[in-house]
Amino acid sequence: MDDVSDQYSPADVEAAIDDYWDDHDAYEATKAAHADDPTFFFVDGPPYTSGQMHLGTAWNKTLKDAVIRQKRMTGHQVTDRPGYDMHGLPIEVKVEEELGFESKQDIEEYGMEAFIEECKTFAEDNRVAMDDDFQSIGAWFDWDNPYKTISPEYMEAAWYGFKQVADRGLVEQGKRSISQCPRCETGIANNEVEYDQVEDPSIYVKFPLADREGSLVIWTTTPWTIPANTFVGVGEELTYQKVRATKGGDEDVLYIAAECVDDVLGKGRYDDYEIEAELDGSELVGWEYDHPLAEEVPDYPSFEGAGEVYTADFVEADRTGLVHSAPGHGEEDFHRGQELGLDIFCPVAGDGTYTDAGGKYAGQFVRDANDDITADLDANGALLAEETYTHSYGHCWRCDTDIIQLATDQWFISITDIKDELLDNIEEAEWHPQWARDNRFRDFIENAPDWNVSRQRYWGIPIPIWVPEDVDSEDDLHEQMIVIGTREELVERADQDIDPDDIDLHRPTVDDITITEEGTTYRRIEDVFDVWLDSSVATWGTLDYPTETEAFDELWPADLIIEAHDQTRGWFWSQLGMGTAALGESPYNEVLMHGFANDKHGRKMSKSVGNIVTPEEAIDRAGRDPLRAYLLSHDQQGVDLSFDWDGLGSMVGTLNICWNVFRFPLTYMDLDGYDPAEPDLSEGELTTVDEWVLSRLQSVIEETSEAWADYRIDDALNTVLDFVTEDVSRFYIKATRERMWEEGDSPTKLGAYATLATVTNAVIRLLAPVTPYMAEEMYQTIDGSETTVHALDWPEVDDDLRDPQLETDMAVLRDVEEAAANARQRGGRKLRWPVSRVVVETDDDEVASAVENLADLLGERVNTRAIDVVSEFDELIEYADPQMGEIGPAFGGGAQDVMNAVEGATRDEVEAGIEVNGETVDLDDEMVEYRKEPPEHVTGTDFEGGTVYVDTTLTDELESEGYARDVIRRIQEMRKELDLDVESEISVGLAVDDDRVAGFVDEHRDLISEEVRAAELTDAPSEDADRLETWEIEDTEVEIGVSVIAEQTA
RNA sequence: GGGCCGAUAGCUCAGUCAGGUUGAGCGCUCGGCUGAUAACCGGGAGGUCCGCGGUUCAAAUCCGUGUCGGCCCA
Repeated sequence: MDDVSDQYSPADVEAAIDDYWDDHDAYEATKAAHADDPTFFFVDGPPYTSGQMHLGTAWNKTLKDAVIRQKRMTGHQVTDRPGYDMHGLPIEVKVEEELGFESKQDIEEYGMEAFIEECKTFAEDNRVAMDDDFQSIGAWFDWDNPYKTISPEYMEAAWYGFKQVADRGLVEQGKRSISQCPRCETGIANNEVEYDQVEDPSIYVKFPLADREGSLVIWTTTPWTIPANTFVGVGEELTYQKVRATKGGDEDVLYIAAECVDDVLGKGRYDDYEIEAELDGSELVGWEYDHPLAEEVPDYPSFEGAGEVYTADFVEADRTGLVHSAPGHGEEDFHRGQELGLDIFCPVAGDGTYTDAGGKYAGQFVRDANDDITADLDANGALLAEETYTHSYGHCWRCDTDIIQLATDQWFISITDIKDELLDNIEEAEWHPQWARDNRFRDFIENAPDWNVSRQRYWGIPIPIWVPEDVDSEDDLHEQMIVIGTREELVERADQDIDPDDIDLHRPTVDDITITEEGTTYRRIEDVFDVWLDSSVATWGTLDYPTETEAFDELWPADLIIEAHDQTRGWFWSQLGMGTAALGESPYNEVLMHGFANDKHGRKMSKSVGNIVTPEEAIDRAGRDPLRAYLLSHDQQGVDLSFDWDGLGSMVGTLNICWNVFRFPLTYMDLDGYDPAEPDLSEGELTTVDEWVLSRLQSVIEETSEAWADYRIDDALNTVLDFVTEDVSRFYIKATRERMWEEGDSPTKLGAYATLATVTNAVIRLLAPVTPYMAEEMYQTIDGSETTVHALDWPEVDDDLRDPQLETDMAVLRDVEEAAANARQRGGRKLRWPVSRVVVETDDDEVASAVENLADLLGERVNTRAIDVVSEFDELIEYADPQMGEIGPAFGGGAQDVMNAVEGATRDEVEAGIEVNGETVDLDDEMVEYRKEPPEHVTGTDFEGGTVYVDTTLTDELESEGYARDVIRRIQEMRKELDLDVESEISVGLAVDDDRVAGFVDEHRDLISEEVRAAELTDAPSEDADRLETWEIEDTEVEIGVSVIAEQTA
């Protein structure tokens, strides 16, 4: 047996086990051990390779790792290929920063191919670093073979999926209003937009009516969108007022929502006004107005239907109650414009500058044009008021540039066409927690817009769409397109000679490939996929499908995915969308959604607040197993974690108890040559506590297994930890330790060995998924017949060992014991001193029989000579409590004296007649109430089933043993200070500074000598003793000298 | 602005689904044990169950509303 460290040192255990795992290929051995088990297809959500592991990703990978380990132990062959998400704008932006680029122009000049190579290097370098990070927390995945979204097989998986979507007619091209980053010059997804408070202009503008007097008043924070104004929206249900307002000598007729009139006129500094008419919103519909920048922007929307009032359901009685609408920009405006059949006018290019259609403003950056436009509106007499407004406004998640809304040509997956199918498919997957699916996820899907999958960028999977070189119409490209699904198909249809095994599907290689069919030459569109599309195909990308088909046919769809709640709108969604659109099914059957790691106050960790805790620091300060156990001991289902150093420290303490429980019996077993690997419970004699702890173990195995099956991992872990600390350490070992040092082949010792070994073997397995290092160290120490603890089977409940009645009885015993300890403490009698009796008063038969069944054990534990169980403790004394409400009126001026006489008297005394000032007074029953108290030297404490009374009355015999035990304890302490071996003999000199106490001690000379292994015990401590100390025992000074006779007798 | 989640002891969290005397660990404090010993164990103090309103014989729990924190969306 290896030496076992006295002290649980996570760092040492983990370093040793890391080496052990390496040297013995433990990971491979684990997989081999479960190679023939039923499959379990887990899919790793790929982290993005732009940074390092943080506490949240550490939690995520730890949770996945624990689930995988546990699944394996319950007999599954688990797919554990880790993934990395390696394309996309974030990496492009970081590389641009490194290279000092400011725009797409710089990339083009640098060369697309070289730029993409830089992106690839960046992603790959980060991936390698993240590999190390994840392995540092003990995550066992197939690190030699991760799936990377930039590999040809994976990119093909995306093409394949997209092709299925296209075949179902769900790929469309068209103008949509999207969020555009003018610096990156690409559309970005809504979830790539971050919001922040910014100060923008806030202007009120008068749109002069064409066929009647007055103006419509609108409000906007984006003056730059006014050139594209196409219509004005009003609320159908709102009421509008025509007001004639005066300012100085001027007069304006304005149309404003009734609720807004005062406010708007205040902003415009009008002196006075009159309401001339009141109209419903619907009455304004069809009114025409003149574009306020008609001169500056000659190409302004003047087509059929433009420049009119329409109803729009997004209009509220806010600001003016009339909304300036530009379908070429805003998303709501765009949708309403489509409904109304209006043309889309957008005079802004992808880089945020006005095109020629912008007239006077052509070439100017839109946000820079705000001032000019406001000034021109003013000059045109259209500006009613101007101020600023601070509100949340979106900016690019990567480069922080303020986004702009533009209607541009994009490619879409028409999610809205398959909404019903999506909603049905939600039901196919079971979620933990379920509310996340039925509330959050369902809400999101019900509102999901079409998925814009095109990005006008470089580092991504090129969209496999080829369109005719000379297209006639931009509008129906999706009807003329060719979509390529595999490399093989590309080779077959391409005009060029391509080696399918060799081709890099990235830009710019694929850009040069053309397809000519039926006389038409097709060229690839230049866009790449939104990076969310990459990970959306992970369930088959993990399996290298369609390059390889066998694994897909056997495994798909995924049995389980595990991510944090931000992925509801991310990966949980993108996969369902893609799976449904491409293959008609949910690509996963079960979802475990965990939370975020916040700081101890529940606030998000951030650099600027300075509250970031790194996994490295946590591992440094506590250890990997403690960190893992800490993270997994909290709710894993949808709830955030408030990381707290003290909590992590407590976990170290708890694991230390596990360590001590494990190591405690090993010394004795070793001395006796007992092999804890194969405990045989029939070999020795089992006592009640053995049977009890074995029964408890079965309950714990059952509860833990059920919790794992529900992914209530915190419950599973805490059940085991509670069992070890409360049942095994606190109770079982305390009750059993003496049996450890019985001599020879004592049957009860063997029974204790077998019991502890059985418990330990099971607990090691139950802890292995969460604290793999510690569990491995324990397993290799006591057994080691398998290469790794993870090759073992998960423990199963042994019904023969269950005894529910005993578990119930023992629970009662523990309550009674606790109450007795409390009574002892209050009675001032420490446990080392025996008491004469303990009385348990209860009217509950269950409690009475439990105490009677376990009386011997209880007697030992509370150190009493006797235990009585009674339904009523008849020694209680009733003390009088005078009721002044009755006594006062009856005795008047003498009441005070009566009270003093009655107070504290016993019932017997009161009933015998109380004397006050020499006279016996008559007391009615109502004048005195009684409270029951135990007699002197007896202390009672309530517990759930009754009351426990401890009689601390001393007798010479009890006192004698008490002193003897105290002396033994002091000598043992001195042995420890001398660092003596258990076997070493000593000589003891003992001088007690009190004759009575000396007599007590003397009565137990034999006991003392035996307990402390003293060869001789004299009354005179020698000045030459190896250790000489004076102790105070219950106010008596005792001088003790200890000398070593022989270091070792053996 | 909207959806979802959370708020319980100084701290971290159970308990909320299914209403019935709020619990644990840590910390604090007092103590015990002593062949697990730089280990282990017990007692005590400590609560506006986030605020307000409602339903009910009874609300931490159900309903409404507000505040704060988190995620997502606009």
